[in-house]
Amino acid sequence: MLDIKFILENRQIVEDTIKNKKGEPVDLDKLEALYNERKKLRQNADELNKKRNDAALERNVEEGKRLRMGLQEMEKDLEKVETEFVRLMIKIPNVPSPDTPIGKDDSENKVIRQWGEKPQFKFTAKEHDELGKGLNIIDGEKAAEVSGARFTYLKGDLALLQFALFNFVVEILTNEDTLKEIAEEAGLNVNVKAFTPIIPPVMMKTAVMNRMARLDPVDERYVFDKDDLVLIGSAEHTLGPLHMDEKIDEKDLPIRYFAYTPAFRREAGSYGKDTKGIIRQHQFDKIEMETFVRPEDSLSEQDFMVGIQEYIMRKLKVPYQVVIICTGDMGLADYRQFDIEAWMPGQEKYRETHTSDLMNGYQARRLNTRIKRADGKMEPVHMNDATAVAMGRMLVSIMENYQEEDGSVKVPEVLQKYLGKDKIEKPVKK
RNA sequence: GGAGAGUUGGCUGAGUGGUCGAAAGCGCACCCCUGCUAAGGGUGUAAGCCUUUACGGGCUUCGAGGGUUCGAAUCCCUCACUCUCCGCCA
Repeated sequence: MLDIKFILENRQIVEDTIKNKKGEPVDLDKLEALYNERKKLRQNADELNKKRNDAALERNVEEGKRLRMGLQEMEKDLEKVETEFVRLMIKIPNVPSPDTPIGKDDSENKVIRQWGEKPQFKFTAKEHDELGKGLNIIDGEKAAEVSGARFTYLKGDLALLQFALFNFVVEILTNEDTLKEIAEEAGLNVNVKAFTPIIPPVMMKTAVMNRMARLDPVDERYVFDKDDLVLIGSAEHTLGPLHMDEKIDEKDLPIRYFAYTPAFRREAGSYGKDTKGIIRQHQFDKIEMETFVRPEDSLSEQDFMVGIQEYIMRKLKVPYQVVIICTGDMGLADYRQFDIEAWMPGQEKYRETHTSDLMNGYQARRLNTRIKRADGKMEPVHMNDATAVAMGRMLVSIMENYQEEDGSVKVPEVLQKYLGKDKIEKPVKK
């Protein structure tokens, strides 16, 4: 949610934002009218309350009785106006950063840099699902019988490869020397405080998901009506509210977390898209970063997180490109969004493996997570969230880039020590 | 799932119908005293909204919501959460 005062003072910017982000139209005149009406009703209610309090002090029974009736009416009106006001407020998207390209959909995202050499194979590169089937490390058929479409069993060495990725990434995020190296490489002068590892809940109250501005579209979420709970689509969803209704001392920032959880996605509306293998699953594991920073640090914080993502890709030697997401393709809550897309030789395409969302104070305003400045002033904290490693897609990119002609897959050098081998091969039958 | 006890300011914790946004202590801030340190004394110290150039004033908030009452932290109802014991369980 934006600040109402900002909205009223910057109506053109807000109108443009709604249009550019393809948001649902919001009648700003109506919003302003509701805001003023709410203010007026509150003032009237305050006055009545004052009179009632006086009457109570004087033990004026008759007067008090009369005033109570009037107040009840007024509070009903106030609630109606308040509800409608908030309903409109939460529809208004975050204003994008000046460097965000204006565009209608993902075709207008802009590649800002590329890294790595695409591997040249002397054979036709296979897609990961074919490699996985051949090596008997991905089983989608049994998973379909047990759980349905878009579920898989990852088996044997592929499961080990995931554990290796986990260890590799955790070591980066918890090591300040590595983080310092990353900041320096990216030319950033940021505090390199390490990330705190978290294992968060994967179910949460729908109301809190709503405060995170992540409930909609609700069709994308798995909802448990009986318990009023929803499954997270990302660890961000329960990391973000970790400080809701709190005041954070300025000197405690930045606060950096990462969490390892499954992410649950219904993939409503994506029928027929990426049906092969593990590119688009109802459930996949992910290490997610979430940070809380001062407003003046939030842009460089996002650059830092992208720097971490790129460092991971470079260490894994997977060719990638960094893309800045245009207005029409970015999230409602985003101020600025970058994706990292890995080169997938089997598909001959770059595919998204990482994303990085800078929300500024948009989420914090509804979560009521504030910074207490040294001078006592309060303001919403700025929040950044970014993928450290999305296991499924990272496994795909490794399999496709490291494949051999015989269908085996080499293990990236940095992961070999965790896996205890340098190649994933089909077991030889004895 | 059963039985019971709780939820009050940054923290601990008192408060069972009015004079309570709330004692006391801790913490924090400023001042005084002390050569430094330690100890001591004084003053101040919740948030949100509205109003005011400012000083100030008003309203709301004692887990959340509803109710009783002229008046609710205090009484009643519903819900959430925490703790203890029992049961079950990884």
